Amino acid sequence: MRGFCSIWRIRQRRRSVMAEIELDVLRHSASHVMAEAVQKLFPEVKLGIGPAIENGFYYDFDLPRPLTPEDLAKIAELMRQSIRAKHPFIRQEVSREQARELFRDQPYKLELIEEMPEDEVITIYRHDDFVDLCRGPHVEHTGQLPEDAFALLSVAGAYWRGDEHRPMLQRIYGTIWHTKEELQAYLEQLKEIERRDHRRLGRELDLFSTHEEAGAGLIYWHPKGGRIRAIIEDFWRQRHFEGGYEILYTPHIGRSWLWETSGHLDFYREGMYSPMDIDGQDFYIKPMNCPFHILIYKSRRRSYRELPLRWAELGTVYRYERSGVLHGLLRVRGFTQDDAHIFCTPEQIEDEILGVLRFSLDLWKAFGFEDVQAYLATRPEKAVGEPARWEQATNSLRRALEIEGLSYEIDEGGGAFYGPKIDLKIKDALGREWQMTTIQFDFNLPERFDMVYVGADGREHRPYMVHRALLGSLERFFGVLIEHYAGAFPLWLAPVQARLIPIADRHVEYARQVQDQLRAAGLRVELDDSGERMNAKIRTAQMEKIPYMLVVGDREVANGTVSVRLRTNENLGAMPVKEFLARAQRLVEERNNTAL
RNA sequence: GCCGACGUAGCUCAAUCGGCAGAGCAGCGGUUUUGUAAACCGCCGGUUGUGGGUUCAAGUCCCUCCGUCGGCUCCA
Repeated sequence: MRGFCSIWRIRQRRRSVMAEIELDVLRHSASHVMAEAVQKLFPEVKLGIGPAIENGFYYDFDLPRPLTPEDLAKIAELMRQSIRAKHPFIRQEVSREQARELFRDQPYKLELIEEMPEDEVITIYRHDDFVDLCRGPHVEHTGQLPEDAFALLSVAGAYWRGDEHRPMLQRIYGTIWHTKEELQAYLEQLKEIERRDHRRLGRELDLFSTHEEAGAGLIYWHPKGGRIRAIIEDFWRQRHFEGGYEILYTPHIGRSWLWETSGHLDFYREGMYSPMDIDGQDFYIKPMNCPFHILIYKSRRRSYRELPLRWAELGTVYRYERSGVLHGLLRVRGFTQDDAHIFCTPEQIEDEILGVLRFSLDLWKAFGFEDVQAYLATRPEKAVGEPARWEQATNSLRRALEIEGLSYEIDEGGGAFYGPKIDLKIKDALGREWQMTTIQFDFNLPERFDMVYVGADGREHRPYMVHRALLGSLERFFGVLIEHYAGAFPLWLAPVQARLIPIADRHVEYARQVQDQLRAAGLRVELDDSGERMNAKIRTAQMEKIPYMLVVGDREVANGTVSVRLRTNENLGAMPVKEFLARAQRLVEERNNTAL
C-alpha cells in the first residue's frame, strides 16, 4: 500500500511539474529529440522542419533510403537514451553569417535562413550534439520529456514546403503527452476512431461499397444505405419546401458552350472530365450545378417581384480527384450535393444570408450535430466584382454570423475569386471537425451569363447570387453521420428499426402478424425466422445495431405482447404491441436522436 | 499525381529458406425448437488484384498496370 502511494505521489509530482510545460513546447522539443536520433542513425540526413501539431509532432527528413518500422523502433530507443541523459536545451542568437556557416550542409535550413526578414533575430537551439534552426521555446532539458508517454506513429511522404515540385521528404509522425495515462488514452482514442471508420462500418452494416473493377471513388449505395439516404432526402426536401425553396432537376451533361460561358473550362478544367462527343459537339459531365440553374433563371424574363428565388437540387456532380486523395465516402469522384442557389436583390441579401445560416443550423441540429464553428472567408488578392459589392456581401455574412451569435474566425483573403463565403465546420461525437456547409457569394456567374431582373424602376438590374450546400454532399454527410453515431443510427434514420425474434418455430406465425401490424403503421421491421437459437438472433441484431429487438415466445403469443430489448442492452420487458408501437412512433415523429 | 506500405475465399487472417494454398466467421444442407450477445454435424468456396519476367519450381524474387491504406496537396 505504501509502495502504491509513493508511486502515486511521484506521478502526482511529475504531473504538476509537467502541467506547467505547455504541450506544444513538449511536442516541439520531442521533435528535436527525434531529429537528433535520426541524425545519429543517418549522419547524412538533411533536415526539413519539425513542428508541434494537434495531438503530437512531426519532423521531415531527406534520407538516403526509406524508413522502416524497425528504424522507428531504433529511433524511439535513441530518443529514450537522450531523455535519460537530460541534455539541456541551449538557446543561442546567431548572426546570419554564423547561421549560414552552421547549416552549410543543410540546404533546407539554408533556404529558411535566406527567406527570413533582414531584421529578424535568428535563434538556434542545441541539445547534446544536435543543433537546429528554431524559434523555440523548448523544455529546459531533454529529461523533462516523459520517456513513457511518447510514441512514433507513422512515416509518410511530404513535399518540402508542401510544394509538389519540390523534393519529397520522409515525415515521421509522433505523439507525446505529459503522462503515460494520457498517451494511452490518446492511443485508445485512435482505436475508437478506427472502430468507427465509416469504411469498415459501411461494409459491416452493408451500407455501401466501392468497386475497383468499376472505378475508384464511385459509391454504390446498398439497400440499407439507400434507405437511410432516402430518409435523409425526404426530410431534406420537406425542410426545403417549408423554408421557401423550390426543387429543380437538371441534366448531368452540358455542351461546351455552357462551360465556356460559366468560365469552368478556364478556371476549373483540371477538376473536369474529358468531354464526350455527341453528334460532333463536346459535352461535359457536370462538376457543378450552378450553370444549369442559371439557365432556368434565364428561361424567361424575371421581375423583382418574384425575387428572392431559392432553388435547390440534389445534384449529382463528377469531379476529377487525384487518385491518392480518394477516401471512402469522404473524398470521392462522383457525389450528390445538396445544392441551392438563391437569386435576390441587393436589399434582400442580408435577410437571405441570415435565413440560410439559420436553416443550416436547424438542419444540423436535426441530425444531432449541435457544435458548429464558422469561418468567414474574405476577398482574395485576385478577384472579380466591384469592391463595394464585396464589402456589402462580406458585411451581410458577418452580420448574419453575429445575429446568430455564432463564434467565427476570419479567413482573410480565403474567399473564392468570385465572392466571399461562410464555411461551417461541424463537430462529431469524437470532437473532430468536418467542413460541410458552404455559403458562397458569386459575383462572377451573373455577369458571365448576363443575368438580369426588371426592377420597380422598369430597368434591368443584376441579381445577387448565392451558392449554398448545407450537408455538403450526401456521400460525405453519410460518412460523417456513420462515424458520429458509430453506425448506431437514431431511430428515425435506422434502416431497420426493429427485428422480431421468435424463440421457436411455433412463434413465427405470431411474429409475422406483429411484423405486418408494425409495418402497416410505418415501422421498418424485419423478422428473423432463421433456424438459429434466440441468443444467436439477438447477437446478430446487436451487431447490426438494430434499435429494437422484439422477442416473442409462448408468453408473448398468449398475451399479445412483445418483449422489447434495446441495442443498448437494456431490456424493457414485455409490453402490448400497441404500447411498443406508440413509443417507437413518438420517437420517430420527434426525430429523437438519443432515446430509444 | 507524388512518397511509403499493402493486395491470399464474401470478411478477418495463416502458409518456415522459392517446394502439394489453409483456418475461423459468413453462405448452403441437415439435426436441434431453444427466454435476452455465437447449438451441433456436414458441404461449398481460390487462375493468391492484373499483365509480363527470372526459375526445374513463384502466394513468396523482379518489372508494369489497377486498387487499398497512411501522408503531401486540394476540396463537398
